[in-house]
Amino acid sequence: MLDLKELQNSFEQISKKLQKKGVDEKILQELKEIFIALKQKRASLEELKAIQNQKSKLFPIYIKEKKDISKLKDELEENKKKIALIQENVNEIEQKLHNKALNIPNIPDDSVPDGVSEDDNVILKEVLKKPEFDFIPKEHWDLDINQNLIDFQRGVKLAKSRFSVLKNSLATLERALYNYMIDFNTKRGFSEVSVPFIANKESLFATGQLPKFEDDLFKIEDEDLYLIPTAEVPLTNLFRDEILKEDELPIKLTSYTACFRKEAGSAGRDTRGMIRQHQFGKVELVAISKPDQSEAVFDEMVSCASDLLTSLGLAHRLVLLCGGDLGFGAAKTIDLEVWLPGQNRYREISSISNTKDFQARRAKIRYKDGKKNRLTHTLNGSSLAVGRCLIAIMENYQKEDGTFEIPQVLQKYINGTR
RNA sequence: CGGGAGAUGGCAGAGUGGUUGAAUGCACUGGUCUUGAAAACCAGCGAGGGUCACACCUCCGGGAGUUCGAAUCUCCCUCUCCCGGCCA
Repeated sequence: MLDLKELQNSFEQISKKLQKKGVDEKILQELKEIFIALKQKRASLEELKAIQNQKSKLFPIYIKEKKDISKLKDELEENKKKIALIQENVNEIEQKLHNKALNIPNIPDDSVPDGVSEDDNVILKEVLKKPEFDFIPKEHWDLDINQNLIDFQRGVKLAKSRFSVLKNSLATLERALYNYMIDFNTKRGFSEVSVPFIANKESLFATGQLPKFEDDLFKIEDEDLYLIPTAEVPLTNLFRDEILKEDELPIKLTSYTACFRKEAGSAGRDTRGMIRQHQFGKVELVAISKPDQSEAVFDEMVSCASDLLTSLGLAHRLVLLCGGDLGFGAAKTIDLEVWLPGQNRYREISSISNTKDFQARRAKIRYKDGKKNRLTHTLNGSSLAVGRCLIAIMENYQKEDGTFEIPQVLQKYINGTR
């Protein structure tokens, strides 16, 4: 969430930065005015409350001294009514302000390039050479020659479209990837955690999926619970409402979870194959850091994910997202795009974001900085989306006969299968 | 899912209407003492808002209510623990 005090004090700068994300200045102006009005209203409310508190304390004294309390009582009853009236007004304004503020995206970092769409993103670096083929490489669904690896039909039968079933060696490979990735991350100092795949609404508010993106989530009927769209939600919320010790930061975590997304608004996109599913496995990285650490931790996370791809022998590139393509909660994001020879293009396989104090403010994640409690920074990034990684391996390691190899590093994870 | 008990500061644990944001113990931080450490002693030590700084306001699981005044009384909700049922 936006720091409203900051908005009041440095309106020009913040407003200018948020233009990058396409936020209308009028909304910010309104927000600022409501905030100032609220502060004034609150001040007068508190004054009346102070009177009420002070004079209430006179009762026991009056009674002891056998003085008449009826006049005092009348006075305070009157004052009480005034308080109730203003209180109601204050609550109303607070609610209004809060609702509006929750819908304002994070302020982009200064390093974020201007731009409105993914076409304006900046390619930072390409890693590894794209593989060359002396035949026309196929897309992943055409590589399942005997139909014994991916079962799309039965995935639909079990749930609905955009669900699939993995079988045989591909199922094994998926499991191998989870293990390999987590081991890889652990060696880089990320501690492994296993968390619920269901989260309550407080958690989803804290990381910013709610209230704005409810339509993208699978909600559990009659409960305030949702299937998680990413492990970022449970991992970050681990520390919600907590005050951490300075010397335990940065906290770096990795976890495998299934992720569930409605993909509302993606109708017609990637309908074929496993690129865009309602459920997919992902190994996630999350870090909680002090503000002055987050830049370095961010770089660490980017190299962790990139090195992981490199270790799998997958050509990829690092893309710095422009303001218009930046997610709601992110101050800065680097996407990793893997080369898919069958599609003949790069596709996003990982996305690493620094949300700075945006989530921390919503989630009240603080640390004790000497005497003061300060907000932490939070960062998240896919180590890799496992489903897309499977596709990448299939397509990049394919042979002319439609079979494909398994990267060296995964051999020991597949128990000699194949 | 049925029956019972409970929810107070980092933890433990007092407090049942009145100057209580909260005793006490532990933990923690600073100091004295010590060659150093421990012990002992002294001091500090919840959170959010507000202010240049004070003042002041809010918070004793969450919400609503009674009252001049609520951690304490009433109602609703949630969660935890124990007993039973069911079940990975």
